[in-house]
Amino acid sequence: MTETNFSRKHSEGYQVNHMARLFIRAIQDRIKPLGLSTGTFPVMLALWEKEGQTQRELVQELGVEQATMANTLSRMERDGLVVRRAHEADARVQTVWLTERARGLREPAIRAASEVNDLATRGMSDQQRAEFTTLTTQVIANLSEA
Amino acid sequence: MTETNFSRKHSEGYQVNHMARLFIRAIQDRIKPLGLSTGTFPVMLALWEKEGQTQRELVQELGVEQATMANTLSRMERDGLVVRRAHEADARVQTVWLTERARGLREPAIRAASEVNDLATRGMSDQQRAEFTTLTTQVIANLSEA
DNA sequence: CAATTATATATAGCAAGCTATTAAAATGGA
DNA sequence: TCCATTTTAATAGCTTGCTATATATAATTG
Repeated sequence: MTETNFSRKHSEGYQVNHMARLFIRAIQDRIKPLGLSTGTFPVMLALWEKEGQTQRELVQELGVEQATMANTLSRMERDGLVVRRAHEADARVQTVWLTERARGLREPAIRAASEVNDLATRGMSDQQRAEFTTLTTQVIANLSEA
Repeated sequence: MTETNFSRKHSEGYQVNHMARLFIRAIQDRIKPLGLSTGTFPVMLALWEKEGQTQRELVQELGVEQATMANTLSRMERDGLVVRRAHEADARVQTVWLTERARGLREPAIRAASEVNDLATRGMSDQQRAEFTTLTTQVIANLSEA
């Protein structure tokens, strides 16, 4: 009887949700002084990797909905992190570029994120940490295909 | 150099956030027909366990902020899932009770959540599934004390 | 017992996620 | 070529999370 035994504490969905909220709080604390947030950080990572991507490319890469990305980019533009430039060949498309200031945030932001990752996995062996990533990757794959 | 090697795909924080969004989508799909949502579900679980809890007790049990709980309870009251009754001894306190309809949702809601948990852990051995819970619990503990 | 402090809840306002809809531009077929 | 379809992005409106602040009631203390 999975149903009658069900408990919050042993439900993967509940645990993951709780864990994600704790991650968000910890990262937020550390990147807020840089003018970044948990919504903008993944976009920054994608753009530090490759600037000039289109909104559609960012959506596919980060796995959020198109409307979420549009809103996030608007806030980022408002806050001076990115600029949107018209695509030269397709008037529907906007390409996204970092501002000079945003380019400079890479090192401290990544340092902050690494710090949180280390804190989160404190007390784990390298093997356990690798196992956590492996299992997480599998859950993502399982839920993505459904 | 953790910093220069940093990649989204191998950052625990990023992975966990992504995984949590996928869980939310999967559970939402299945409990929406019941009139439930991912914000209300944990509250329902707590109340199915024990009715008449105060807002403060629910806050402590579920680990969300007080303001978040207040808003969630307001929506639940609006949607006919709970009623708030004055505490008999302390006029500051409201106790929270399920409606008849809400009591009847327990079985189908838990079935839906179990289904998502099974889907998420598909392809894992019992041992791996237990390991996932263990590691997740440790991350929650690590981030909670900080 | 009055005044301060502590506790419980509510409200304001923002971020970041979602679905659904709209608008504009590009593409493709008759 | 022109009309219908597809693609890209923006907007509206909702939930769920947060911080900061306000308000009301209890509790404590001088």
